[in-house]
Amino acid sequence: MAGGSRPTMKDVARTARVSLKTVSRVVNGEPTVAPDLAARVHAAVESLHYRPHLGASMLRRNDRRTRTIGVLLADLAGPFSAALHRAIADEASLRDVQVLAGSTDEDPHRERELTAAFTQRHADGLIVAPSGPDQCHLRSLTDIPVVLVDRPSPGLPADTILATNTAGAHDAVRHMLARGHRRIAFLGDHDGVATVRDRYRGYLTALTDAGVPAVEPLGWAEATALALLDGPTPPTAIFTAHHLLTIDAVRALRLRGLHRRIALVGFDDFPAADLLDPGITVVAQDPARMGRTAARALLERIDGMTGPPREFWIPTNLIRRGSGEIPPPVAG
Amino acid sequence: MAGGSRPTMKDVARTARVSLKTVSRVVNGEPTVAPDLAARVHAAVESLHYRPHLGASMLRRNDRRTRTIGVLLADLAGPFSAALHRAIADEASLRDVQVLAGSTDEDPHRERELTAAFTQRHADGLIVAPSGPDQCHLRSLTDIPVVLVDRPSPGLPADTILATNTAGAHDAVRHMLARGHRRIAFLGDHDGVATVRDRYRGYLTALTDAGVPAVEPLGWAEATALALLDGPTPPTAIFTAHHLLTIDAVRALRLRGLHRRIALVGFDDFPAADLLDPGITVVAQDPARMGRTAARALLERIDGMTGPPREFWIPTNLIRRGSGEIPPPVAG
DNA sequence: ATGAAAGCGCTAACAA
DNA sequence: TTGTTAGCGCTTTCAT
Repeated sequence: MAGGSRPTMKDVARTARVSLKTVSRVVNGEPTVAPDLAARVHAAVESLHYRPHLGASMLRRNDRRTRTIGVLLADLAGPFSAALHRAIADEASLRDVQVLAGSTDEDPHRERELTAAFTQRHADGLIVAPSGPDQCHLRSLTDIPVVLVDRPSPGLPADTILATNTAGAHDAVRHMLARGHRRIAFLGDHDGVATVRDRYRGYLTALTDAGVPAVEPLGWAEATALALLDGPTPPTAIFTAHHLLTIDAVRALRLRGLHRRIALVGFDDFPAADLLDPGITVVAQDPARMGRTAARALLERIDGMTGPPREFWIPTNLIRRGSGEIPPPVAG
Repeated sequence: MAGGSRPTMKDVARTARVSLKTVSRVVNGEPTVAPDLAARVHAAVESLHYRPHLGASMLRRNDRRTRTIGVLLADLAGPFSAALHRAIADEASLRDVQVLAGSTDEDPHRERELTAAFTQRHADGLIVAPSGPDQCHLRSLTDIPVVLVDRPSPGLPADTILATNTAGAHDAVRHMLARGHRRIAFLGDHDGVATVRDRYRGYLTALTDAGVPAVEPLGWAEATALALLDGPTPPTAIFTAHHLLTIDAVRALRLRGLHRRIALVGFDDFPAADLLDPGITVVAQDPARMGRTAARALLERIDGMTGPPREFWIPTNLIRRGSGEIPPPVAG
């Protein structure tokens, strides 16, 4: 717990009886060092447990890299953000880049604070799932590249990694239309975040393409799902816009004993979705791939790649587990 | 994407027409600056978008703090590690400390690599869920404090945050004994990680206290749970040592149509455990509290607290949801 | 092939 | 109250 201060290159140089610069050369793998000197340096490094000081080195170095990036996600404890974060950290670590991460809780103020904290630590770049519509504080970050993930920020000229939200929702709804459903409800705040708006678009166009009317979309809570079921003309199928709503819908359906009667497809996979009875059919995203893609894009930009902002679309995948395959009641 | 280099204190000083040291004083909130000068400095800071360089400052400062800590967990994408990580990051962020994190995947070699990466970046301290029995590379870290979380590392003199694994398992088994069960199986590798061994201890002592024989403990896979159910004298109740095994057990019970006949209590809560039918009774840990405790302990040590290693025991909580309350078959 | 000197952005110690 | 100088650990540049 206590413990001495770390040895510096100077200490190594004294121990190895060479100049400080020679130690620097050896540590950085420059080839122009005589083998015997290099051996002495290595021995001194070992015996003193010397570790180079990345901060001091970056301060003087021409490229100015901390080999550290910042990641801002909605909730690091949630399954989606956690999978994203892990993939980013793994991909970065392969290139000896480490990750600072924080949860924004969809709070733009928190996003600013974390951006400032990471910037002060000279992160080489940022991966952000934007909260709210206004990312002007990111626009003022002109010295490091930013990559957006999960959500776009219109007007911000940054590489963006997105799931195919609209197409995924379209698939889900078409899946239920193909089973004969005509009263399909959308559960989600279609005025909210961009991802949900995109999913609502997919829902609407699927219905429009089939010439079927939309059931008036509804809000967030379990009570709302219940209200939907208890209404005058309940739907025969439900599409939920994200996994929390899916779970709410499952609860509501159970409560009314309708979980085997009304079809349900949810956006986002969630743990144990296959353990429920019936298994929950979902439009799964691929957060691991999104994270890898984001990390690669950012590292490319950090390495100096120029050119216009890129868009990476990560496909979603409809996983049939039972709940989405429930047919509508026979005509009546 | 492109973009100029960041302004330095020198630039601010020139713009505000004061000395560099005056800027330093204002930026660091030292009170001994005349209001008019301070105002000029603030204006210059704003107009240049100046942000202090924490790395350069730490290099010169006496306390030598990067206000950054490192966190090594098994799997940042898993629910337990993710909750732990989020709690640590939140607690640290309150004190303006940020978190570097990585997944070890239980691989001691990976643990070493990450330790080296964080050390080179001069993390002020480390929070580690140790992989494997040998943490000698942590012992050689004499210059920064280390806190262990989730798992102990005997012989390493570090603060340790642990769930009450033994007591929690004891509770779970006693819960089923009280319902009349006598053939209670333990599912888990009792030779494996320390946490599982502790849970096995709790299982055994609960049985011993009740004068009941243990069912021979079994290994990891779903196949094993099935083998248990298909054996000559299947148990009337199962205790699983962690959430992956719990899910395996649920699958196996479903497959044999026994999920309403055989009692099940699992260690670790997991998402949607309450949505299953029956709901799964679990011994829940409190990873958020473990994370907060770990962060606080580490920050105290970083702030210079001395004294012998501390142990923090975070209580577990038996959550009754149905599966654990299934009675044994009436005597026969 | 090796080393000496300067300086990255900042703060400590001291001076004015 | 303000400014000057030195130097944190390292890499650069330039000399040898």
